[in-house]
Amino acid sequence: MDYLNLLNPQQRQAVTAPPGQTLVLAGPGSGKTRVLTQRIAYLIEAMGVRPYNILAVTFTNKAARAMGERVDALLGGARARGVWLGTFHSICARVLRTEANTPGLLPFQSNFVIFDADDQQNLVKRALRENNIDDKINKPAAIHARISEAKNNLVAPDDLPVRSYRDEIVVKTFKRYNELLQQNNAVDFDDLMLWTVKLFEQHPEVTEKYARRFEYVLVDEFQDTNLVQYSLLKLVSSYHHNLFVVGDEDQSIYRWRGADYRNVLRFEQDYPACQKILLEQNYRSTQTVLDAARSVIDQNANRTPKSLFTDHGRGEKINLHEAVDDHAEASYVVDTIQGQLRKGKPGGDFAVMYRTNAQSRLLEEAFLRAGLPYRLVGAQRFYGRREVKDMIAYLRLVHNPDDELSLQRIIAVPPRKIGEKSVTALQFAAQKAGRTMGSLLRELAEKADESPLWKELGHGAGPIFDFAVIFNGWLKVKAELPLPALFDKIVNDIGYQAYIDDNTEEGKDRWGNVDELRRLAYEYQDKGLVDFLENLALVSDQDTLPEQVNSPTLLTLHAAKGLEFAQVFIVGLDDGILPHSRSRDDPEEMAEERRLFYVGITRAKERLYLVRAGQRSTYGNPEYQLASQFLDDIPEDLLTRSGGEFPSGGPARLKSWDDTGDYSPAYGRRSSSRSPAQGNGANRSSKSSWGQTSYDWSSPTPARSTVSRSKPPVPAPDPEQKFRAGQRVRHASWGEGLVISSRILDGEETVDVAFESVGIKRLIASLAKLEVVKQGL
DNA sequence: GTACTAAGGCACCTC
DNA sequence: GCCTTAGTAC
Ligand SMILES: Nc1ncnc2c1ncn2[C@@H]1O[C@H](COP(=O)(O)OP(=O)(O)OP(=O)(O)O)[C@@H](O)[C@H]1O
Repeated sequence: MDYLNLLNPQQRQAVTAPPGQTLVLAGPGSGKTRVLTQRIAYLIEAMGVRPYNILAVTFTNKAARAMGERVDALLGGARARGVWLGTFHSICARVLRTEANTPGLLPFQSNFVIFDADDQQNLVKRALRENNIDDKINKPAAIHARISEAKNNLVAPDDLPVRSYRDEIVVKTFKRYNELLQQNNAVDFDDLMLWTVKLFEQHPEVTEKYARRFEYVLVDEFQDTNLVQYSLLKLVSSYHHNLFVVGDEDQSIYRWRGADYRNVLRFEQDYPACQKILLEQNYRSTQTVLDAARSVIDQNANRTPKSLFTDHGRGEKINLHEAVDDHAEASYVVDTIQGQLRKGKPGGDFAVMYRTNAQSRLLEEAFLRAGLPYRLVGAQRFYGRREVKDMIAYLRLVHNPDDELSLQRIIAVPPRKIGEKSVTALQFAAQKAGRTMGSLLRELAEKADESPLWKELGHGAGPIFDFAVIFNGWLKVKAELPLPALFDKIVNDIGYQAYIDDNTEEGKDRWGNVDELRRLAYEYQDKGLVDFLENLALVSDQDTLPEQVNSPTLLTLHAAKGLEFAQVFIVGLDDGILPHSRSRDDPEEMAEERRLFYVGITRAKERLYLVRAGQRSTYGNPEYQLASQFLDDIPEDLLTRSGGEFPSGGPARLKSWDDTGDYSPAYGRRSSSRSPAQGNGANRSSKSSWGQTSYDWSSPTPARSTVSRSKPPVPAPDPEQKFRAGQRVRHASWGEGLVISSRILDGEETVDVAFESVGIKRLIASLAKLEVVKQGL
């Protein structure tokens, strides 16, 4: 149990806590995630718990993967296999897939699809239109938010309070929306958890099956769980009652989607016997960063004050830079990073964080102009592309022919002489028959003009029949064909390449994206279509962050949760951006804005740069900006100021920028808005799993694209690493072996070695006592 | 039925 | 400055 030596006494107490309920409450960088990981290792090794009996919930799929690898590394070997490890969504999807096989338990079949955000919105729109409600006045997004909120709080449509006409609309739409989901054999994100909870509540025997199995349940980022998730945890631990949760109320940043940090209080109330453990040493940041963080968060009321110390020393002061406008802000960031790179800092050290995605544009442009590679967190970049969504719709339709939304999306793509009229006719026929369009198409394909549908469709019958035949063909082969082959068959049958690749730059990009999706499908050929589609639906932005790219990272503050970087820039520290203008009137939301800032600050290990702009353009016209009020809370002695001119001695609050009236931007506004690198996902990016778009350009020249895609950038060796691929090493008990790879995982060098005696093992360098025998290549 | 263009709406964070 | 939608010409 050497690995326990990697912990401080408080952490060790948590890791080795006796069965029962444990609540680890601690500030950022105190090793909560590390504790959770080691707890799993400890349970397996010291307590003899079978991996099969452990359930661990993480915030992202990526975190789950990392945790599994890490446990393997701690224990040496694939020992974590069998642990149920995943996000709430993926765990629930798995439960539902299994249980939907038992007839009568759930209102959908086991091959249900998960509707993504777009689909959900579409469905709301449809529900609105069916009820003759104007979707211009009643925004689908707003209605959907209400529906989602209700689902996250276990509130059924009929239990919603109806105080206004608008409430009535919500209830009506809510009901229809649910019906539509059912008709499509689909669920939305919230349903995954909601149906699991309902299933458990209504069928104690099912609950018992899982609750008996999960002897130990562990949860990371507990402060951002919502009510449904909390209920789920209680249910799933209702047999053994061993619940281990870690979190930090001050880092709760998802209130707006139902998360409730008061679950921490609830936990203490529901389990009065729980052991509460506080971790106080921060291993991430300098004292200066911690002091700034603390001065910001201390302004929030109703929180448990947590002390946090570090032995990293004071470190550098925080740079507070005031740029003249948003362009200058971006250049400041890029210039500063370039300066640090010249000093030999690796690109991967840097992160630039912002409140809203829209802020990334100018930053990207600045990086491109400087010829600096960067990686951008955001799945939309790839999965949101039309050609990718189209292909996914095809796959989804083949998987679940009742998925009407997907059918509608692709029935006329590429154009096949099926127009609006024909689609309406088909839809009408389906409605009349009480069946889905998909099932009608299958019948049409079999019976051709003998099907009653043929006549009903009139002129449109021919083209629809042609499509039905192709479609039916896929359904017939989908069981035998491996996923990539199915993918290719669809692409060929519909002539997709000819449709999207018109030999222009954009066309090639589009085709590149399809190709990329195909590559992902290839990775899933063993697991199959179901798993593939499920993962497509549940990939989070953070999951798309490629690990092996040594470039600065651009990401939202939300996406930064749980991560850490040596040097962090937080841009847009202006009033109305952070805190966001929409939070201004609500104290709870303002408190969350503050937490968001706090999360951002505490991602920094060594240096922190806070940046704002005196003027920025929202959409076209520039506006003067006031400094964020949060800046006022950081003591002056922690700061080094640069840039803008401040009223003498005063805090960073500028009333106006009258001296900048004649400012002319150094770069000028470019006439063509579309930089060559924008709007093309695959082409000049290197990707690995899950459309990890890295945008790792060494130059903005499009010609380099293909090169960089086929050859992922080689990670620069980290100075801390002792081992390199190719070295021969000796282990005390396993003898000699060859280093396959080495990387830093959770702050520890983790080495994969192929031993002659025992095969490939993953080891932690500081524990394994490896000796280098020969330097190798 | 399709393909192109203009205009208006719109940007907070996300599974 | 980007995307969706409506309108129009072929
Ligand atoms: N006992 C320890 N010794 C050395 N390093 C540690 C120790 N515990 C944690 N660390 C390191 O500190 C950093 C933060 O750890 P971790 O991510 O687990 O913290 P956390 O509490 O989950 O942070 P956050 O709440 O900000 O997400 C990591 O780099 C981790 O490797």
